[in-house]
Amino acid sequence: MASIKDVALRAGVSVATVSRALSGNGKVSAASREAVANAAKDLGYVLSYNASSLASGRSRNIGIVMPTVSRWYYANVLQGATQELNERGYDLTLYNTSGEQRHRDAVFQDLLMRQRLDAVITVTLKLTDPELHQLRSVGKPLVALGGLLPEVQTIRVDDFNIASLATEHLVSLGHTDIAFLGGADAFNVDFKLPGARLDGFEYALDQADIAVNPQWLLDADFTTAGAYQKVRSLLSNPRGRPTALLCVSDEMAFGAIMAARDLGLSLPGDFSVLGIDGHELGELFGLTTIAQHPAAQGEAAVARIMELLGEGGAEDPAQTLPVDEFFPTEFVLRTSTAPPAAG
Amino acid sequence: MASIKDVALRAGVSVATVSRALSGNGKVSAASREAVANAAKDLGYVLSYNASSLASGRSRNIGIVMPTVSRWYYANVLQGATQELNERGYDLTLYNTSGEQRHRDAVFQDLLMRQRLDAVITVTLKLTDPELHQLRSVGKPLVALGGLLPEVQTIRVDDFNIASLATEHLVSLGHTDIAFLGGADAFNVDFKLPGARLDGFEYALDQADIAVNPQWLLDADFTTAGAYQKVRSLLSNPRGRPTALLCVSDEMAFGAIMAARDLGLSLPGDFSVLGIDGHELGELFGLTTIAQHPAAQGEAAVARIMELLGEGGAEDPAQTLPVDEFFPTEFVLRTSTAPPAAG
DNA sequence: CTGAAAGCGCTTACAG
DNA sequence: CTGAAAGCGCTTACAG
Repeated sequence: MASIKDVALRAGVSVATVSRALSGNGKVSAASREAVANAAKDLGYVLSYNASSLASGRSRNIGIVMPTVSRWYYANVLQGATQELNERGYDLTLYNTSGEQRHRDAVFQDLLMRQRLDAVITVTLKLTDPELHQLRSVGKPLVALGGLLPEVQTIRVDDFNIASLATEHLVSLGHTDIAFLGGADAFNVDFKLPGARLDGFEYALDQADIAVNPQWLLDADFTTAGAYQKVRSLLSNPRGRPTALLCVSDEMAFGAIMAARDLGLSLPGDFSVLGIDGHELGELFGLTTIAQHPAAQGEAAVARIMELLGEGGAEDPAQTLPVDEFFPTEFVLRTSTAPPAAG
Repeated sequence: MASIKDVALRAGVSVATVSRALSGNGKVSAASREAVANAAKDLGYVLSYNASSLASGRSRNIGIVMPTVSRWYYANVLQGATQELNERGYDLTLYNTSGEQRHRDAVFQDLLMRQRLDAVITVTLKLTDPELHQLRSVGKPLVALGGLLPEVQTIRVDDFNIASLATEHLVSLGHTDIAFLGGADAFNVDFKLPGARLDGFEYALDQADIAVNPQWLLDADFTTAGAYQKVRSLLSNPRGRPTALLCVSDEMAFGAIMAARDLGLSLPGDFSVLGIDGHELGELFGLTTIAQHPAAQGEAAVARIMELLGEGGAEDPAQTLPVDEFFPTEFVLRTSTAPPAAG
């Protein structure tokens, strides 16, 4: 492997000049610049990030920590973040806290701390005080996606508002018998987003003077199959069933739709279903939903990080940047919601 | 940040001893070891990976390159790989080649080459000769998942065999009118796995003396929605339709099932559908499939890498390891396949 | 604009 | 078992 010395030798300049020419920092004459570029090319030179990082303290490497990667939301956040980062010549290092606690501890105590990162993005993780403290102690920029962390830059959707908007939609269609399917924590996704969404649901019903039927407040494990079971039971109750259902995720809404169909209900005539997410399968199911664009959230988190690192061109990031930002969502009307059948 | 010097000072030993005590390399007296451990703990010391890597040449960081992360297969491979890696105290650096060619070039020419990685795993990527050459030139272990690369350690499923087995299943149920839904390259997933699967399909039909109907050889874009459209058209042909369909992915099989249902066909009486993948939604759809356990594949790739790095305890990795391994798959019989309705 | 030199924080022969 | 020292490959004041 050619080192910077080899390049310097070949270009007939010092290593300092090579470093400046290649990095773009500092003044270099056009002639030197070209000689260096040629020499580097001839030798197939690529700089050592380790050496560069050690010397400069910057590593062009961002860490992202999430409780799992295989679920829709996380996979899409990651897709957006990694594209945006690679685009900018940054590496993305992925940490997965799923599984045992020991695992999570290892991530926070060791991996994250080894000073190989310029900044970290946490997704949907509620950090413990020691964890937060630890992260802060390294003094690297930190952005929390999908949940508020004290004194941390946050990007999240407005769960309360989303849920109340969704509920208003159902109310405006004429529904009064409305059920809610929240999510039970399957893994350690720590934020109680279903909580904020439930609040929004109840608020909207209250505003409309509609009583909440506690029997119709369900939760499932965020999976389609889990939702299917719950909704099948809900709809099979001989003492009556709701005419509409708000699910806190599209994947659960799919299960709800399948359950309703399997019971012979016609949708949306007999039963309206509303999701939250903007999952691509929603179109096929005709699912009305509120899209939250997770890939764009991943990109936004990266953009925020770049500003914090001073790559955005902002003067004084700490002053000019909002600390807690609501990421815009989008109401998508399709065919799974309609006025309740007369009678 | 406490450095190794601080620890040495506090423990009353040299930095060399601290390094040896903490890394476990070389002999250290029990007393020194304990003094070091205490000092490190007191100071909250964590070593700098950059410095360590620079000095030792090993970075405890594995790169993984894939064409996208948000699709089922990739997200699950990643889930398995990252868990396994974090478990072993390794970092995982993720590279996404999706999007523009420029993007992909950047990954191979720059990011991957910066010597921050001990090894790399490529998923489903068919590398160009220059890319392969470049990767080889860094002399790091390389494992290809999901597709054979010349002279590279490979882990993949036996696509031909999977497809012929699946086809035999349909044949053994008595089907003779069997369609095939392959996958058109949506993004640059370079291996023509649908090719090998199509071959297996045709082989099995040939063995059973069943003619292939070229009209029933379809492909879609690997999405549920794409498959839905294709299958809807297929089944609406007034001149006759197949009684069974083999889809090269479960997600496409879901679309096929939804299309058949929407046309009023009863499943599996009127129409049998078979998938390949082992997607968790398969259970809800009652989908018969061949499961390929992508998370386990990700773990296997990591395990292979570890052997190549000599962490597995193997004597002579180069000699003892297979170069091309078929990852085991599993036939999962559910309710989407049955004998064709009489007449 | 340029170079010599110190320094980033480790690891590892080497000598004891 | 232990330490002094060289070296990993860069970056960056500093002086010119």
